[in-house]
Amino acid sequence: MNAASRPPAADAAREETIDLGMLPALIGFNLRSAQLSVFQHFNRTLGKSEITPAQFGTLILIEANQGISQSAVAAALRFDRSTLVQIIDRLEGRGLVVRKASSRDRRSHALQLTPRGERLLAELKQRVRAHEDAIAGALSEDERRTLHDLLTRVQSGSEG
Amino acid sequence: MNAASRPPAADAAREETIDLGMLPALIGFNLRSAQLSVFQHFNRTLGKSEITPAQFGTLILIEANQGISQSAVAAALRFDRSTLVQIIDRLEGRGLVVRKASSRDRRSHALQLTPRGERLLAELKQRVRAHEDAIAGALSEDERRTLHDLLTRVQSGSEG
DNA sequence: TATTGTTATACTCTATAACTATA
DNA sequence: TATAGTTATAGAGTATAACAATA
Repeated sequence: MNAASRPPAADAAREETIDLGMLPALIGFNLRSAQLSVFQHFNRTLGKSEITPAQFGTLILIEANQGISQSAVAAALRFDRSTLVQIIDRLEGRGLVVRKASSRDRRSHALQLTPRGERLLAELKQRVRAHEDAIAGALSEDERRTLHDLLTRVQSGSEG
Repeated sequence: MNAASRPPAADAAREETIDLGMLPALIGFNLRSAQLSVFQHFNRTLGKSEITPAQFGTLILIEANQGISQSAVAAALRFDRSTLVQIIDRLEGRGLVVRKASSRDRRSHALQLTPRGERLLAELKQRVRAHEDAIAGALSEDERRTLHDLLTRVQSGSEG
């Protein structure tokens, strides 16, 4: 027996090929892997704009629902209300969003984009589309729909 | 015009139906939603065992690769080495894992499950399978494979 | 009584940088 | 010089609990 056919290692400290066991079969593991990759790509693509996915989602919701309340954004994005306070604090601090008085409920704030927020969001949407095309570039339109459908159904299964 | 056909609200503070804009079309958004649901379901199913997904993955890797090093686990799960230190600290503190001396590299630790760790992992695997069946229950075998394939390809697209 | 936004606080997850002991 | 593990530390993200104002 020569060096090229040495016996299995006594331990796996130097193994190049690691056995992942049941992990690759788990949806949770694959979701985490994919999300990690996608999130990192998002940061590479939009990092210069100093925007996080949560902030981007918030801007999108405010644009599509002028005067929406913080609680409504929180519910839609599945954040706690207290988390939204901080997200809005940052966006308002950067002059992208304003808290206006609500016309019908004096407890709540009506959120609006500033002109600057609108301009930035227009740019961000383009970059996000480029990011999206990059990560889904290898998928056909049909496959994208399938992925969307399967993810939605996994979600339903997690709630029931 | 009666109350049932009132005009659009001046702001969206009370709208029940929120417009999510481009978000539902984004893979990143759907990944985050699905992962959030799946992670919460994991916690409901395995919370009693006081185990996190990261800890579970670590146990699986140690079982499948006796004597694996911390760096190898970190690389496989895409954690920093310093993060693995803390994960192993907790698992060792609970008597589930031991750091043994490596037989061939005195810098590294050969990780092993304790008998107690092996017993717990056997239970955990069953609970994780139940969790997996619950969240993927609505998916056929074919669809599970498709989801796995699509997530893998999204990942590839995020790296290139 | 319930809800909106807020504050204070804390916990988890994760990484960076610098260190040590080995290689 | 480079790598394995460790430590100290810090940042991001998130939640819980309690509060004032308002519904």
